[in-house]
Amino acid sequence: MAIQDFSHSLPMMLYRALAAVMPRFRRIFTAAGLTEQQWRVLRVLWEHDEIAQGALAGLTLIPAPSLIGVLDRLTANGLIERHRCAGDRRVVNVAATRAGRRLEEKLMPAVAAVYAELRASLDDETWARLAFGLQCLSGEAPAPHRVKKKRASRPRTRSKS
Amino acid sequence: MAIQDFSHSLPMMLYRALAAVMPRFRRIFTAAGLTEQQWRVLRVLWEHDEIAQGALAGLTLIPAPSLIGVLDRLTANGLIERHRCAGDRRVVNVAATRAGRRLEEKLMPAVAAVYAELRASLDDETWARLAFGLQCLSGEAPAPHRVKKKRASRPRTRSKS
DNA sequence: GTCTTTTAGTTAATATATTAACTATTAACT
DNA sequence: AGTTAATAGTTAATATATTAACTAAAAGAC
Repeated sequence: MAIQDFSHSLPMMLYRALAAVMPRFRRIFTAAGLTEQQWRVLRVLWEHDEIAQGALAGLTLIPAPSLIGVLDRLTANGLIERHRCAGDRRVVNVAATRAGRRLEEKLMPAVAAVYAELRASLDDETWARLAFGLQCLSGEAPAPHRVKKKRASRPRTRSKS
Repeated sequence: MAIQDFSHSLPMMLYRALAAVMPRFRRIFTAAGLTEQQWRVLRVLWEHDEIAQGALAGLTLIPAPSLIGVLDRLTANGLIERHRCAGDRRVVNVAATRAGRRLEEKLMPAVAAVYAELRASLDDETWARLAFGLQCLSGEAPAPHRVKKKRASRPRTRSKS
C-alpha cells in the first residue's frame, strides 16, 4: 500500500461520507418528485423570499449554467417564479410560489427527522469536531494555533468553484 | 435564522468542503487531459494491476452506468484495457496500459504536493478529528462512547489491498 | 438436465457538472 | 458623451449522475 492511499485521501473520504448520508435524504424528495438540486433551491427560497440567481447559485452550490435548467424545470412545475429586477435589468430574482412554499411543511418534518437520526449517530464531541474541521476546509473557520495571517501574494480566490 | 439552517446542514458542509478542496486537484489532471472520474479510475488501477468493473465502481465511487462511458473514453485514449474474464464470462477486468501507468509518475508528484499543502493547512488534531468524523459517517469507524448496539452481521468491508 | 434466481454488465432517458463563448446591462474612465 | 471594462445571465458541447429496464452468464433448486 503506497504512502498515498487513494481510498483514504481527503476527497474520497468526503465523497464517501456524502454517499453514506445522502440516500436517506434523497428518498424523501424523490418521493415528492424533486431532484436534489431542485430541493436545494427550494430550501434556500424558503429562507429568503426573493433572491438573485447569482446568490442562489452560491448558496445552493449549483453552478450557474446548471442552475438555469433547474430553475426552468421548477418554473415549469409551478414551484418558483422568476422576475427581472427593475432597478438592475441584468439581475433575475427568484421566489417560491405558494405551491413551492407549501412543500416546506410537507417535507421538512421527514428531513428534520433524518437530520436528528444522523446527529444521534455520532456523539456530541465527534460531531462538533467534524463540523469544525469541515468549516476549516471551506475557509469558514480559522485553523487554530496556526494562523500567521500573513496575506502574502495569494490572489485571494473568492472560493466557490 | 431557522433552527435548521440549510447552509450549515451536514450535506452542504460536506459539499462546500469538496468545493473548496477539489479545484486545486482538478487543475492538475485537467492539464493532463483527464476528467476527475478518469483520474479516479487510473488512481485505483495504479494500486491494483487488474480489477473487475464492479469493484472498480465501488472504489472510485463512480456509479456502474457512468463507469461504462468513463472506461470507453479511457480505452479510446489508450490508457486502459478491458479483458473479459475467462473463468467467469460475466466479469470484465480492467487494467492500465503502459501509457496509463506512465501517468502516475508524471502526475502524482504535483498531486502529492497538493495533499501536503492541504494537510498543512490544518493542525494535526483538527485533521485527525476530521478524518475520524468522516469515517464514522461512512461507517468505517465506530462512534465512540455510544455503541450499545449488538452488531449482528456487518457486511464486512474487505481490506482490498 | 430444466427452471429459477442471482450476479455482472449494459443501454436508455432525463437531469447536472464543467468549460468556454456569448448577450445584455451597468459601471468606470477619459 | 463615448468608449471600455466589469457584472449577471445564458447558450452550447461534452462528460457524469440517477433510475429503470434489459442482456448474458453463472449458481441453485428440484
